[in-house]
Amino acid sequence: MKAEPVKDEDESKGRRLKGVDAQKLTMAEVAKYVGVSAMTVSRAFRQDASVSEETRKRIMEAVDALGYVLDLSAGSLSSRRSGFIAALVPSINNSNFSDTARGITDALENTGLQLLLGYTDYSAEKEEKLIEAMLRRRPEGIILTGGSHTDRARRMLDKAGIPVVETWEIPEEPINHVVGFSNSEAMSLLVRALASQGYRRFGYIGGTTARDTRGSQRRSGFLKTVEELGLGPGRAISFGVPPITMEQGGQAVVSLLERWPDTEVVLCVSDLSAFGAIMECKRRGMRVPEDIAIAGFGDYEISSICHPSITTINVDCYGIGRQAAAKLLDAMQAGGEATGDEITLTGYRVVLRESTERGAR
Amino acid sequence: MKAEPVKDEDESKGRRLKGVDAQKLTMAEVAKYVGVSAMTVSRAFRQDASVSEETRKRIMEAVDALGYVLDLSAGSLSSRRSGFIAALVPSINNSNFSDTARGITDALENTGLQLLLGYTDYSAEKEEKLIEAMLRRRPEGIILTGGSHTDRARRMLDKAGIPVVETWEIPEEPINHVVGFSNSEAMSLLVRALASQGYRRFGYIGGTTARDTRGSQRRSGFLKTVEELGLGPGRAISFGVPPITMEQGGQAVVSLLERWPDTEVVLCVSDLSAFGAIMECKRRGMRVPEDIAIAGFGDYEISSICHPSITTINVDCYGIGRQAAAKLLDAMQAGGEATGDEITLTGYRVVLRESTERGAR
DNA sequence: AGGCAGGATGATATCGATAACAATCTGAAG
DNA sequence: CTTCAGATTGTTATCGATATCATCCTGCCT
Repeated sequence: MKAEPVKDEDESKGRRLKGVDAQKLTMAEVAKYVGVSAMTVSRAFRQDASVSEETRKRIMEAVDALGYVLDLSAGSLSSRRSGFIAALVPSINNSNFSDTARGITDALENTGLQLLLGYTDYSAEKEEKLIEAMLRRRPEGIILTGGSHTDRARRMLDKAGIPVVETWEIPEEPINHVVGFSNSEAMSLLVRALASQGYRRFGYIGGTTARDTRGSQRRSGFLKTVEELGLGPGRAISFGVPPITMEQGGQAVVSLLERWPDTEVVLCVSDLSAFGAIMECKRRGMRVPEDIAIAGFGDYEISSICHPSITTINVDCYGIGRQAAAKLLDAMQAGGEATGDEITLTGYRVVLRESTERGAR
Repeated sequence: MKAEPVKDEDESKGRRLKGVDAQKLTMAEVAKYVGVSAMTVSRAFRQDASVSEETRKRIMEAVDALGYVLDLSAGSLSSRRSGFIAALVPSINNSNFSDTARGITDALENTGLQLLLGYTDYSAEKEEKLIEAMLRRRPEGIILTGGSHTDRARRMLDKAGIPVVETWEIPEEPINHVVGFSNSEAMSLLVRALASQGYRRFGYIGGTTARDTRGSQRRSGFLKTVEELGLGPGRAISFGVPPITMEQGGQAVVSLLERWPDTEVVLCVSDLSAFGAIMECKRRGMRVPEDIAIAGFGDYEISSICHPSITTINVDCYGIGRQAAAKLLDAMQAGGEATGDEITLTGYRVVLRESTERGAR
């Protein structure tokens, strides 16, 4: 019986304990310390609840003194609100998507909601697994990238009964809400802008696999528009597995120019591959845009800084995140009522820069 | 009274319900459906537990048929294991840190652990808030970037009784475990490498505020080494608030060259600012490295692709994440016992590239 | 003086899983 | 035939907070 205090003293002098005696603190103990009930402590942690200012102050002092930290997992069980939002992006290493993630996080600030972030690596199977993993935490809403999901994923989402926001494109069969834009039309706009500058022989770099649906849409937008403008069949080549890296962009432009040496302008599935293509051209002594014009997609930071600066489509990545989160919050508040599944179109615009300047020719 | 069933029917034909009747499914109901106890269902979800293969199969079929999804928040309450790992990085838009985040995520795969990711925006105050928010979810371990934390943050971490891993630098007073390297020595190595190539007049771009401690350490490593080599006082300038962007890198190099026109080589706090500096120089008609040599830090993808390719320090960002997570897992398994607070040094190396080539001069 | 609204606080049941222990069953050993 | 180890399954209490309803008190109105 007397062993315990001795042990305590002993350990307190050494390394801090781990899970031995630390963090055992519960709300009830704080309550006892203050001389109120646990319920009152619970109320003190929320701003809306009715606790006298004086009591709240005493409680918070005790919380501070004892070092108590609220346990949300216990709370969410009884309140039936997990306080989680899930979001899945293809990759967090792609700054377009990390901008979106940041938009989501920022929109969630001060809502008390915690973001559960996952990355699918552009795979629908991985997405399915992640969706299940996320749903096990009972998120109150979920944000996805793109509109292609496995059947099981769709079923799980349906059954979960929480609002879903799909982003970054316009799915053919939206699950619920959508915040995005037509990648096909955006690419089309870029083709037309360059055609109106006098470009005629268009090349394209970017895959077509089901993995990157946005990439495929951009590609088909390119092909369709080149056709519509009567500029012959577009010269499109794929290279590697999406997402295409900078390096692959460089390799791809070489292949493309070998095959169609008279190509005037090359559009790329993203700024990253465009950057790689430009750098490779320069390395080989070609001038951009004098010898070959190159454009990207996404308006990454790199594109405005690069020399030559890169013509691209600016997408409001951050805004997509913010709006998706805002929409989710709306839907969550509305509960099951109304809030029809709307499609929010986000803007995009052509940004003409040095890499496709026509004058220099 | 009769309005309700009508409404129900009505809704079931339209949009799916949200939280009305969905997701009410509990383990007990699955159990009843199969004809076993809830405990058996619970066991069936874990591989180790003893459930006959036949029963498990029947249960899993029922789970599938009913669309049941495990509720981990309930489980973690009774098992006292949240299944969470928390990680805080300065920014997720910086590919160095997102690489680390990916390393952590990958290391966590198949452990059943879920990553809670937060970004501090290089602010210790924001970090403190995030730590509290994370601790409310009772993570089983936490990974931090850097070693400067507020007092309250340190106290909370201490009290939490969970393993902590600090990364990306070597703190003076480590909390617990460390996975990182000396930013000062790494920068020093780069200075010496360039000095041995014959460079004498060194410039530096990068801030010194407490916000970015790694940046400050690199700067002081630079200044110290230049001094040690007898190469006069280093020409260091700050620019903007860390983290320095590509654009600021460009502005900074202009200021630096205005002030010290005969500078031979400019070292930058990161590849991003180095890239901005190089592009700005080229835009102004300067040749890199012939007129001015420039080096970065971090070996971002951009640096090997860029023309000229950028001399830098390669850091194993991904490995830092993996190792930090591995260390955390070790410490978690060990519980409170042993597992001294070790420091794991991660490697770095100078990568000489075109941007500091000497021959061309 | 009585009554009552409304603020502050407390008591108790509960959220949905799991820990811990009990019970049952099977087959093999004695 | 009995016994017992080991495999399988069930029962009950519990994790730590919150929903809900009950209680108490104060002050104001009639």
